[in-house]
Amino acid sequence: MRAFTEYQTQNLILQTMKKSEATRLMILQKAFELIYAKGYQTTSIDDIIATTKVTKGAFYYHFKTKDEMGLAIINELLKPQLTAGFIAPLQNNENPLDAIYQLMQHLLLENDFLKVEYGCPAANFTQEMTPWHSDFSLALHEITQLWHTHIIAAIEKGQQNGQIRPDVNAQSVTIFVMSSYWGIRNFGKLENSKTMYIPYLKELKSYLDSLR
Amino acid sequence: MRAFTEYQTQNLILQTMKKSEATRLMILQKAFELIYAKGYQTTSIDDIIATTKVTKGAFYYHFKTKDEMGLAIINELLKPQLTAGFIAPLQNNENPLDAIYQLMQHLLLENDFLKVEYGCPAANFTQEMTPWHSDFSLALHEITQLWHTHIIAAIEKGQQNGQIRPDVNAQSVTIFVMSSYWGIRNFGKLENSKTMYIPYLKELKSYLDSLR
DNA sequence: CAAAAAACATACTAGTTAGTATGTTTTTTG
DNA sequence: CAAAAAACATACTAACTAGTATGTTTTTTG
Repeated sequence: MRAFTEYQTQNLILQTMKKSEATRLMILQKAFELIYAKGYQTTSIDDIIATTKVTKGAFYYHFKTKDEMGLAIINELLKPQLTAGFIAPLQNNENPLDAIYQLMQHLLLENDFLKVEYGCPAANFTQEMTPWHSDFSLALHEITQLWHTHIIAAIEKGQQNGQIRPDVNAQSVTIFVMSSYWGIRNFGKLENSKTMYIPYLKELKSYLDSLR
Repeated sequence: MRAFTEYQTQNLILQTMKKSEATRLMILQKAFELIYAKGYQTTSIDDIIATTKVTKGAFYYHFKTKDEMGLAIINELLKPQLTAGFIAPLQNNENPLDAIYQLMQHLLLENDFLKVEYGCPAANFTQEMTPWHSDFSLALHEITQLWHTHIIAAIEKGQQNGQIRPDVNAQSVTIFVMSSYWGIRNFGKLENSKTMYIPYLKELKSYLDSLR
């Protein structure tokens, strides 16, 4: 009987935590969608509570300020997405150059977390927040570094395996590749079309082949 | 006597037009600096009239709305800057690949219209405005196209001169180069440092050399 | 099951925003 | 030089903003 009560209590805590956590996560996800689509400044708390259908009290119970929510989006949504969608694919492939190309192709043409018309979430945040909010800079810098580190590692591994020329500078290549990715997403956003992605990928392939 | 009066009158008109035009231009320039530094949304009309020291009445005499001013910044400031700083340098150089490299180097390291911590003005506008303002998209698309067209032309000319391999796809290269430029500016903005520009330029050079 | 804490709900506020109404001054014109 | 138009100035407003004060309901705990 006592064991049952304990179990029951535990269960209740779990369920409660789950429900509260679920609300929090739901707010983060819907808020992200709004911000990804419209921008951070132009997405108001009222917008968020309208689409999430939580009240202002509930929102401010979960997040002290709007910026705290913004940071939570970066740390709790974008970071995991980066790990799963941008880094993991680099690891299980024989040839890092192929892996990089396939990753880019997937990110640009197939990934349905990312929308062409909205650009790159991290780049959007960078553009909008960096000038006046150092906490955001820091968080964004962190996830950027993370990607950076893993691309470099992949290239260096390729050099050790003799798949990439030894005179290639892994860091330069990484920065060049990352830049081109950010840029093409900006392009896609401006044109609101994936048209540019095709020639971009074509040239990326040529470039990567030149490193073999 | 009559001739003198006519001259005097003409002169007054000229001076007046000049003064009015000067005010308008001054507003545009100061507003651009603010927006370039802080973003469009976070720059209020009150900010602008405070730094320009024109009154609200004067501001709204020159611009019907804030967005009209934003478009004027793109069309009357960014567009000429693009022509002078991004396109003209491509034309007076023997080798287009050298011209492209030198242009990028100049834009990233020497141009003092552009600041590393603020990124690329056109990219900033694109990120912030494109989702919800088609007039801005159009204006930005126009200046992007302009740069695009001239880079392609330079590369094709290089191919005719035998300076660039004939199997190179001029459009793909252009998109790749433009993307990398936008991306590296985003990088610089995030890191608030030109550090990344050096390896970027190094790799850009390698890449461009591979097209010879 | 009572007390307490967690989770949510409602009504408000103080500040900011773009834009306007209504002036005055300066310049132009016949 | 008088009338009119251009250029600027001041005071306001209505809508929106993030955030708060003060609840109520739901859940947890001893």
